[in-house]
This record gives sequence, C-alpha cells and structure tokens, in this order.
Amino acid sequence: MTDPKPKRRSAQNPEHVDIHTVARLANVSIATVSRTINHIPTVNPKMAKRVRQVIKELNYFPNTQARSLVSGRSRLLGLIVSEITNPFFPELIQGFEDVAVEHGYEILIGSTNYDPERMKRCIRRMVERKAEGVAVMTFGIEEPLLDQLADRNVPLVFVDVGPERPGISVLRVDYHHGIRQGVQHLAALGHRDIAFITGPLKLHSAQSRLAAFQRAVLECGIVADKERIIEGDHTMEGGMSAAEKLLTGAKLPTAVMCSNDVTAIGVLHEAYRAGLRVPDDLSVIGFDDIHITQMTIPPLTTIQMSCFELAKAAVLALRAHVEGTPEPKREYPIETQLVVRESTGFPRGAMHGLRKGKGASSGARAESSTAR
Amino acid sequence: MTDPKPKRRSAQNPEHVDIHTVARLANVSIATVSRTINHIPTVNPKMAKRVRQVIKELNYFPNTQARSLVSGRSRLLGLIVSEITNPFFPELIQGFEDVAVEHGYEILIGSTNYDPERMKRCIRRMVERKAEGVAVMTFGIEEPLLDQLADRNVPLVFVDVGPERPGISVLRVDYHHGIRQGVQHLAALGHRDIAFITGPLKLHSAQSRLAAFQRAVLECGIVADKERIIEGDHTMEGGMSAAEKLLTGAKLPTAVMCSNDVTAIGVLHEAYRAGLRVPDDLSVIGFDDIHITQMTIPPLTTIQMSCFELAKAAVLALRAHVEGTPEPKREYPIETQLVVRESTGFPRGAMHGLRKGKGASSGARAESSTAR
DNA sequence: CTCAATCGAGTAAACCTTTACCAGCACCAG
DNA sequence: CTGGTGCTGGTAAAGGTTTACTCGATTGAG
Repeated sequence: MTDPKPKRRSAQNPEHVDIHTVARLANVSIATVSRTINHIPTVNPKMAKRVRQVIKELNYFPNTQARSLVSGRSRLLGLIVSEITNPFFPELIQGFEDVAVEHGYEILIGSTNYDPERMKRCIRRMVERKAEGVAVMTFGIEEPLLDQLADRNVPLVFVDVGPERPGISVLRVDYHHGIRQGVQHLAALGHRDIAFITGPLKLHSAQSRLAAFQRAVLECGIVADKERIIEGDHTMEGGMSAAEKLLTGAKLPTAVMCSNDVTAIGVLHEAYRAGLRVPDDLSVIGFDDIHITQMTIPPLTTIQMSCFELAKAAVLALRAHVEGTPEPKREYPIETQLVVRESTGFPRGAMHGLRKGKGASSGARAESSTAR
Repeated sequence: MTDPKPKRRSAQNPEHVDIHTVARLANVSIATVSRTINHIPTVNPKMAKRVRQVIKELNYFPNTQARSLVSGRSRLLGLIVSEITNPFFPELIQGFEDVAVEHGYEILIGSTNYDPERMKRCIRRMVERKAEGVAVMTFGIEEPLLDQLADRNVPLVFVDVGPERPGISVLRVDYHHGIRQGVQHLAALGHRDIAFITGPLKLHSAQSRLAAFQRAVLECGIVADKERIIEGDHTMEGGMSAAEKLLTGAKLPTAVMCSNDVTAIGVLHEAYRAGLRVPDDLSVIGFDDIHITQMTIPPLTTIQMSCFELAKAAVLALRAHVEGTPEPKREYPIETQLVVRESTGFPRGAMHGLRKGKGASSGARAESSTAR
C-alpha cells in the first residue's frame, strides 16, 4: 500500500526534535551532542559551537525523563509542607526553591493539609519521581509513612526531631532563645499574667515552643497557670477561638504569646471584635515573623525564625547526603530572635499617667528597642 | 578475579526493586505486572491478586520517568504564577492541585516573581518535563517566551487574554460585575469621591480592573478624577505608598477601591499609621477575597473572584485539549461578586447623628447586606 | 619517514517501562 | 478426534538519553 504506517515516528516530523535531530543537523554523533550539553571538556570547541548553534535554532531541550532514567539522577529535591495556604510555607518554599536551583536542583512540593491520606500521596510522588532527598517541614508528623523513603535510602531532613538513622539530618531550632526574649520583653514591661496559645500538640514544634515558653516564664519567676495554656491549631480561626476562651474567662491575662503568627492574627482579630485595644488592653506576640506581620493592626511583635535560614540549611543537609560529603552533619542549628513592633506595651492598669492615646505602647517601644 | 564488577546491577540487589523483581516473585512476566498496575481488564484476577500482593510486600512503585518516557504521557500539568508569596496564589495552587489530582494529574509549579529570567526557567522546566498543558496565571505577561510552549503544541490556558491559536483557551473573568457591585455599594452609602489603586499596568488583569472601575463609576454619574487613579503593584508596600500619596494630597477621597486585597491591606495599614479610622474616615474595598481578608481590622469588604472556580476552569480547559475532546471551548467565564464586610461605611461628614462609636459602619452594613 | 601514543568522536548498550504482536492453551463444535 | 476460535500471557521493540568502550586520526619522536 502507499501508506506503510511507519513504526518509528518519521525523523522528518517537525514536531519532534530530539538529540538525533540535533546530531544530524550539526553533522556529529548523538554522543557529541550529549557531551556538549553536559559540558564535557573533551569535545572540540568548534564542534561544540556548531552543536550549540543548532540547539538554539531548534529550540531543543533535552528530555528530562530520559536523562534521569539513564543517569539515575533526577536532580529533584522534595519538600513536604503542612499547608501551602498558611503564609509561612510559601515563604519557606520560595527560599527552598531559590537555594535548590542555585545548586542545580528542582523541587517537588507536597502539601499534606494534616491529612495522612495526602501525606501518603506526597510520599508516593517523591518515590515515584525519584526525588534525591526530601525535606519534611511538617514540623512533627513523622508517621511511619516516611519509612518508605528512609527504607529506600532517600536522604531526609526534619525539623526538631527525626529518627536516628544514617541519611537523616535534623534542623534543630533554638526556640528557647527567641521565646525567652519575648517573655523577658513582656516581663520587663510589667506583665505577670501571660497566656500562651499553642499549636496542635501532636506537632513536635508546637510542643517545643510551649516548653520554651514555660521555661522562660519560670525563669522570670512568673507562675505559669495551667489555665493560661490553650491549645490552638496554628490557624487564624484557632487563634480566634482560643482568644475567645481567654476573653470569656474570669480574668483576662495582660499578654498572650502565640505559637505562630497566624494564630496571633486570629487573636488580634478577636480582640478587635471584643472591643479590646492592642496593646493597651492586651499585648500580643506571635512567632515566625511572616511578611504580613508588618501590616497587621497594630504591627505584630513576633519572634523571627528565618525561613531562608531554614530553607538554606535544609538544602545544605540534603546536598551533603546526596553528593556524598564524607561526613554529613546530623544537626543544623537555627536561631530565633525577638522583633519588637507595636502589639506589645505596658499591662493595662499600669502607667495611668501615660495611657491616653498611644503613649503606653510607644513608650514601651522606646524603652526596649528592636532586638537585633 | 573474584570481583567481576557486574555491568548490570545485580538482580539480587535488595536496594533495587523493579518490575522484573515483581514479575519474578509473582511468577509472571513483566507484561502481566505492567498490565496489572494499569488495570488492564484482560489479566486473570488470580494472577492480578498475586501480583498486587507482591507489589505490596516489596513496596514497589513504578518508575515515573520510564513510564512517561515510553508512554509519551507525563500526566503533568504546569501552573505558572506570579509570586508564590502573594497569598492569592497559594490558594489558587491548592485549588489547581486538588482538581488536577482528582483527574489523575500532578502539577508542576513555577513562580516568576515578575522576572523574565525566572519566567524563562519556568517555561524551560515545563518543556523539559514534558508538561501536557500549562496554565499561565500571571494575569498578563504573555511574553514571546510562551511561544516556546505554543510552538510545541502544548495546550495553554491564560487569564483574560491570549493569542488566538488552536490549543489555547482563556479564562474570561467578568471583572465588571463585581466591581460595579462594589462601586454601587459605595455610591449607595453616599460616596462621591472614590479613588482607585491599580495593579502594575503591564498586567492585563490590572488594566481590566481599572477599566471596569471607570465604567462603573461613570454609570453612577460620578466623575472619575485622573488624580484619583494611582498605580500600585499588587503588593502591600505598593498599597501603602499609594495610600500615602492619597493621604498627603489636598483632599482625601472618602473611599478607595484596590486592584487586589493585599494592596487593600497596605491601605488599611497606612490609614492606621496616619490615625485614620476605617470605615469612619475612609472606606476601603479590595479584590480577590483571599482568606486573610476576613481577619483584617476591620474585616475587608472585597470583591470575590473564586480561586477554586478559576483553578477548576483551568484544569477543565487543559484537559479538554489534552484528552482531545472534539471541540474544546476557547473561553471560560468566571464570575466576580461583592462581599460586604466592615471596611465600608458612610462617607465622613455624613450622618453626624449616628457617628460616635460603630454606628456608621454597622448601620451601613445593615442596610446593604452581603451580596450573595 | 614511519611508528606509536594520545586525544577526540562515534557505536552501542543500558536505564525501566509500555504495548504491539505472537504463541499457546483450552474449550467447543463439527 | 480434530480443527478452529477466543483468551490470556509472554516476548521483544521502542522511547531519549548517558556513557563505557572502541576506533580512527593526528601529531610527535626516533
């Protein structure tokens, strides 16, 4: 017949540009094209130039799937976060991506939404796509699911905790430093009745933050009343309902620290709803120092944990394992730091003379200066 | 020698589980394993069960790279956004991902940060990883770069505008409806001097929103003073500096509409800095209805553009092209809708009797009720 | 001038899966 | 009992790239 139905796609097909097309047009073998692409120095500069020329003209991009299939390297780093919708994580993702591409990696994002089913899917994707390392930034859900990765010798990096295994590093966040600064800042202003709204306590990071708070409060000689510890869930809504409990209680604390910034935003909002002024009636401190924190009303005093540092350390740790550095470190320290803005001031009832207007809060700010 | 250095990875290597391992353990051929995995109905249920059993025991996951290499289908949908750090986009990403996985796709995220260089890299990744379709949600930067995708016949979907080509759809957002509702809401409250803070005018969406505003304002018989249009950049900082210009001008408008919510958040903040009360001294309306908008102080009246609708339509459009529906639609309509919260009220100077306290704003709210 | 050594380029195998095609088996009907 | 038909499962090719190995050419030295 006149239509032999070719098995192999016609080499003339303009849709389909592959390494063979390039080789043909440049009058070299595919090996030379491959070597040119990968910057192997043994290739003749003249040929390399010709090849590059053709590549440009054809707009040729090598097929990643084929490349990593044969080379065994996907150049992919996984990043598992709790909730992409929580403003902390996009900042983290941004940092992670920046650092990753800087080192020639791409990233694979997984968002678990605290749902084990989704977590499973994320891990599955990481395995299927052969991520070379995975950063688990869910801050504490190290379900046995993750063994699927560990068993395959995929390097992992956790925050706070992680099983003691080869190929696993942990980013050790020094919550205590920043949180102590926060508590001392409040204590210095005269606060003695400070509440704390935790994150979901199944998260290790949330527990660590609470522990750091309790220790810091003790150091200041303040009794940490059980009723002043309220479990939140790291969402704005959680912050609101926690604040509501505080507000309807017998006695209102003079200050609230929160396990993260979005919780604090919820508190700010609930205070607003209840007609309370911040910081005049209630001081509020957040945690994370996400970007929007500068724009809340009033701007939020918070404890900074640098996303960028976190991301950088995560990529560093992963790379150390992947590239096979002789001795990858098991732990990477991350600092935290108080940033004083305008949501903290003297406790209500104090400094009557200065109260009216913004006296109290600005006075407080002048006294304690940004901790940097 | 005793160490013949095998060319092929030893089949006994426990690290390495592939389809052959499964086939061997299940006493079937690799074809049967493959068919089982892909749910081809011709395989004997008994064998399938045995195969599945082995797969489970080995924790075997097929190699995505090899799969898509041979099948020619990556099952990957690209999503290019402006800025992952802008809270609008994570919500969009979430929706896009949800809909995509629902249809058996995974997603590839690219964030351009308004940087052509990064845009280039994003596109390169989409091509290299053989994304089957790409949603360009940068709302207006359709640089010639995108031709790299179009030329390869990768289906595309844009917002607002897009070249008239086969394989390209556009999500047509009806900005006018929501924005008119917003303007009418303000007009009904008695506002006659309304400013508008645009987005970066190189973005089509920003221009469309401005145009919709101007048209709506005209419909209400309000003269749209040139000086009342200020170019912002869709960031909080941009909102602040735009608001600053407004505040330092000769006469303060009684209301401001913003091209997106984060701009409005900047305005709210600048008003706070300047000691202006919202809505008593200034009414503010945003656009997008991002989540945090419920928590601002006061909660922001805004125009909702459903992320989820947008994401759903984008995936739908892409799928129509990829799966080869007979006649993929070229346009998909997206609605917008006013959501009244508490950042809008009577203009200052009006209703003197009701002013003190929250009278004005709550009165306004009662009168105009949420537009749903 | 010739032979050897070195450098650079090409050939082909390998990576892991899907799938077209083929073969074998069982069962049924003539 | 035999030929045919209909399944079902296996074999092998293909997909695009990297890379080990080989081969040819060029250049330098004897």
